[in-house]
Amino acid sequence: MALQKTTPTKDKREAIIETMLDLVVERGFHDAPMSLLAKRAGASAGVIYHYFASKDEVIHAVYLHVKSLKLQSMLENQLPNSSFKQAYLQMYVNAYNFYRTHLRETRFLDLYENSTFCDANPPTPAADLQPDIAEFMKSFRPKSEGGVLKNLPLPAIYEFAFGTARQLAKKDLVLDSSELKNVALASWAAISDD
Amino acid sequence: MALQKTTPTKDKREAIIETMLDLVVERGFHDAPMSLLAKRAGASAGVIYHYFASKDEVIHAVYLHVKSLKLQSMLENQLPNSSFKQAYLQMYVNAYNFYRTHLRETRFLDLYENSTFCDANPPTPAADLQPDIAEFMKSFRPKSEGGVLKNLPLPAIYEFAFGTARQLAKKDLVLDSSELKNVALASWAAISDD
Amino acid sequence: MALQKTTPTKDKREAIIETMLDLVVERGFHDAPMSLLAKRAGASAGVIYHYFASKDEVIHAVYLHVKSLKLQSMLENQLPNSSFKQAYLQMYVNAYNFYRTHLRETRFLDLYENSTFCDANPPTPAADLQPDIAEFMKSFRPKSEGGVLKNLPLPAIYEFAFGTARQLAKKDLVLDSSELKNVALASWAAISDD
Amino acid sequence: MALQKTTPTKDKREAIIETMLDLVVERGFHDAPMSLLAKRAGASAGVIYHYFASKDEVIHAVYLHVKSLKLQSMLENQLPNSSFKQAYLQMYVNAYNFYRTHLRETRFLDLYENSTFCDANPPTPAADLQPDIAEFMKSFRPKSEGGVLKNLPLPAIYEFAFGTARQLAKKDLVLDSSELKNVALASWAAISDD
DNA sequence: AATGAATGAGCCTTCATTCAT
DNA sequence: CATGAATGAAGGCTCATTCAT
Repeated sequence: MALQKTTPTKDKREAIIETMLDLVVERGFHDAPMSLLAKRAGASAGVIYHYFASKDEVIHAVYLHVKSLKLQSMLENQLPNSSFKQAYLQMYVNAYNFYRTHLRETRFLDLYENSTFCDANPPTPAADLQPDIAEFMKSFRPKSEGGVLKNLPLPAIYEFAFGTARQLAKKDLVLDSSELKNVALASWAAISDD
Repeated sequence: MALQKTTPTKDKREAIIETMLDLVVERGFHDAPMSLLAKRAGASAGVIYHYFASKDEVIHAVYLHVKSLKLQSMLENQLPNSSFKQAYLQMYVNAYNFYRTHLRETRFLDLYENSTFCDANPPTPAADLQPDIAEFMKSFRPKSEGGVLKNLPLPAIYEFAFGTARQLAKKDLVLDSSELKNVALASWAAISDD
Repeated sequence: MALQKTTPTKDKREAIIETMLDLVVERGFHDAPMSLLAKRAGASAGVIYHYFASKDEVIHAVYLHVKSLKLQSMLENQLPNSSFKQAYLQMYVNAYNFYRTHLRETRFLDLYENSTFCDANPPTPAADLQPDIAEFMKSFRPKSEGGVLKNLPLPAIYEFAFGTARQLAKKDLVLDSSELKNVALASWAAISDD
Repeated sequence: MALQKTTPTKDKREAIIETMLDLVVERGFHDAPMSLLAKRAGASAGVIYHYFASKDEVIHAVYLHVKSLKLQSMLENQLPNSSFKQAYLQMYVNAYNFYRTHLRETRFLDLYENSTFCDANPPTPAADLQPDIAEFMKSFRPKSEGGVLKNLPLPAIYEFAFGTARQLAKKDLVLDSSELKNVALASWAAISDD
């Protein structure tokens, strides 16, 4: 009996986050009223403020939730002894697939990062990363900084890499795995001499 | 006499557009009230509705204005008999420079394109372009479609091309012309086999 | 025609102030909702914010209004060449009468001065006074400070003087002019040796 | 055993009362939410309603608490065979000292008595007093009513007496014992011919 | 007794838009 | 063309109170 309930409190908190995600994606931040959030999440207008201090906090919580989901996806399917290039290509594919299969979340990220919400806390790329890929990140730099990539500014490298994966995933077309592999290789061609 | 006429009316219309651009960039769409727009544009709340049917229309007009500015910039400094690669690299540089020197406008584009405003009229790449570069565009395609580029999906090509120019221009770092050239070449490496 | 209208705008502003005075006195600051203020003042909820920045500002305006009324009353019926004592007694009577006939305003003052509203701007007695009575005020001090009154702390003098007039005016009983004169004399006995 | 019992329950009740006193003084009646009261009193939002029927009841209880404290103070330091004047002056000093050393409580009284809370039950002066001073009160009246004081309306007498003590105690200045004695004498001059 | 999540009415304020002048 | 007072629906948020546990 006791087992069955995953903490009713956590459930409500998550329902609110999940509902806000939907709402924001469907209608934008400013057309996502707390009243509607409440109704759709099956809560009263008041309780939300039991879990979150303000609308902004709810939105921030959605962001944290999405970011964590994303990070998790990025690290999937890595073979233990793969080369750096292999690891990179796999990660590119992961990124694309995550964005592709989480259009709601991706759309939210776009909205959030283009809003005035996160002007204070810019998502440091490094902060996004877990120890697991610390080693990967060491190589993921221009040669001039001890990495293995072309001597391009780091932001440029990021852009040719995961930036393009994200932009592409949002397009209407769906890449099959062969096309995706080509795109990943094109991205590799942009950032690496090998 | 007739010449002189254009001014007062056009000026006010333009003042409104320009002011809305500022406002939106500074504060976001939903913190850009018509009342403030009026005050800053030196107009009354009422007159704005003589020039535009609604707030949305003002914003749409800003978008058109910015898009036209951008297109103009893209075509600069093209030498008459340059190779396709040369033309491409120049255009990449143009794009970067436009975004770089029009951060306000670029920010507006980001906001606009990420808003629920233009969900109906997605900016078709082709629609952006003027006859001048019709010929350029013929080559700017995968070989499989009669162009000269890698066999990648067109949106992917766009993304590796101008998409990256735009993303990079928004970063804090400013590329000097040598770095920029390298980046343009990296982009070329992504999309072309040559 | 034009003569008849005392500026419709001023009228509405004043209607709002007057209505807020009523409301606050009847129900207290926190049971005087803007919605009710609007309804009773014959305005929409929105316009009030055309005239005042916030509820607090409305209340502040009421205070200024009341303070000005009060000052005016204090200076009435002063004979040109009366002695200081005569002037004082008249002023005491004026104060009593003002408070007595402006119970609404007096009640408002009590509420306002006991609220957290004016914690910042404590009504300096001196600031309340106009040049007219500058000379009177010179004498209205303890001898030790160049005045003609007992050597009591100034606030004590104020309290025995106008403080008591105000407190008394709020009581249920109404003093007739002979009783009032006695009270004024009692107050004089408290502050003066003559 | 029975003795020990009083503690836990009474303590919580008192903690609530004491905390509400603080809260109201710090923030006013309407910025003293039950939720905050609960937190600061170390109770849950719910239990408060086991001890009090409503927020208003809590506030009423605070008032009763403060009034009882005050009465106790008023009667201190009375010498057995002192004259009426001596007794009066001592009481004046007591009053001043109570208010002076209980600014929190005094502030609460001001707020309470100026609120819409107690419009029904105005604190009858007589009701404030205990048998101990019944005799004192017999003399504390105008001659015309069998007392020993000036023929002034009773409320006027009260006002010149303890009213001024209270007002003065709230001022920033602190009277030393000699100044305080002078003030008490000034008050005596206002109400007595002797 | 005690907890604290839940309710929901109501508050202050904003703002796109209209319209008499 | 221009003004700016006026509207009124909505929005975010608070808080006294209740009630299942």
